[in-house]
Amino acid sequence: MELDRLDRDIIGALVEDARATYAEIGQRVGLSASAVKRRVDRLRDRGAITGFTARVEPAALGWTTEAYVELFCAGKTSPPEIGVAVARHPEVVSACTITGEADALLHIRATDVRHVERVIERIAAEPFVVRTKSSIVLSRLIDTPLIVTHNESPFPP
Amino acid sequence: MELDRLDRDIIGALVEDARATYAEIGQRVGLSASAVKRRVDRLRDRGAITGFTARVEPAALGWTTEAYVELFCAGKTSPPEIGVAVARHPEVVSACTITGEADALLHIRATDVRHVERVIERIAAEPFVVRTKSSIVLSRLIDTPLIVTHNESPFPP
DNA sequence: CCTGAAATCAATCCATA
DNA sequence: TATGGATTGATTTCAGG
Repeated sequence: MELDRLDRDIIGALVEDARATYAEIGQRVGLSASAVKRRVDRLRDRGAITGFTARVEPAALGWTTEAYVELFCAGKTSPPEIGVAVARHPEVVSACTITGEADALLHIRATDVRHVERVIERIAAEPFVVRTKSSIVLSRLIDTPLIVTHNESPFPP
Repeated sequence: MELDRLDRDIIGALVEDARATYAEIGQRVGLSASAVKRRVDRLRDRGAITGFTARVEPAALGWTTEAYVELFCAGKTSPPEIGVAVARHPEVVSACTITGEADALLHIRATDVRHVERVIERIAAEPFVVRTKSSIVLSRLIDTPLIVTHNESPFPP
């Protein structure tokens, strides 16, 4: 997948404001509106852009508490097995397998600490889970969606 | 901040597709386009919706490697101090202070494992950092932006 | 909250480099 | 292969009820 400078600029504009008009984006990157639309369509077809979403303040929806949970799993539990299991818990907003002692790291959002506790209990009850180690988030310092361009990027400006 | 059922349905529609037209959203939630726009404007004014962004495949931009880094800090390091320090490293896409042994948990995105190593070295060189403990992500299982409504939500359907 | 009208935008086609 | 401009239908935006 090859993205040139214009593609990355367009992505940057859409990351900042996904509801910007094609004309606005075009003015910013130096392209006509139709050329921008063509490139956006192509970026979606190629999977570079997977969709457009609203950035929501979780607290506004009642999700005031978040936690990270390390999962220690039984002998040979496969990543997909962990994935399908944790996906059944809607409070799990992010999950991945990792190197180190733990097998997986989950990020969960809940309404309060009691809710966090219930979610951890439910997850710990999964047959392949040996034990869990949780950390509740005290304060969020940074929450950036993604860096599109910067100095160490593989596609420098 | 009070959000009624309509507000939450509108947010849900925008989280799924931030470029949906007001008419489409209105058809889905049972409102006219202009009524939807008025509510969206109000949701933005009140800070429930903080913006609209493109969902981007990090690998398409060259960010093929991610890692979680636990930070163990010196005696009385304040959360803001950690925040401003890690914010200087653009590879840190998320950071928070947490309960448990570690003081903070960072999520970093990098171009490759070598790049991860350099970032960790830079962060470990921050004066207040005593030691770090890193886990490289092997495979991502789940990456949901946020759950808008579900059974355990504080605003049940 | 809805309707309706004017301004703006999206989507497409075609000519061009 | 990619762009810019023009056209048409849809959408946004704001007035008034």
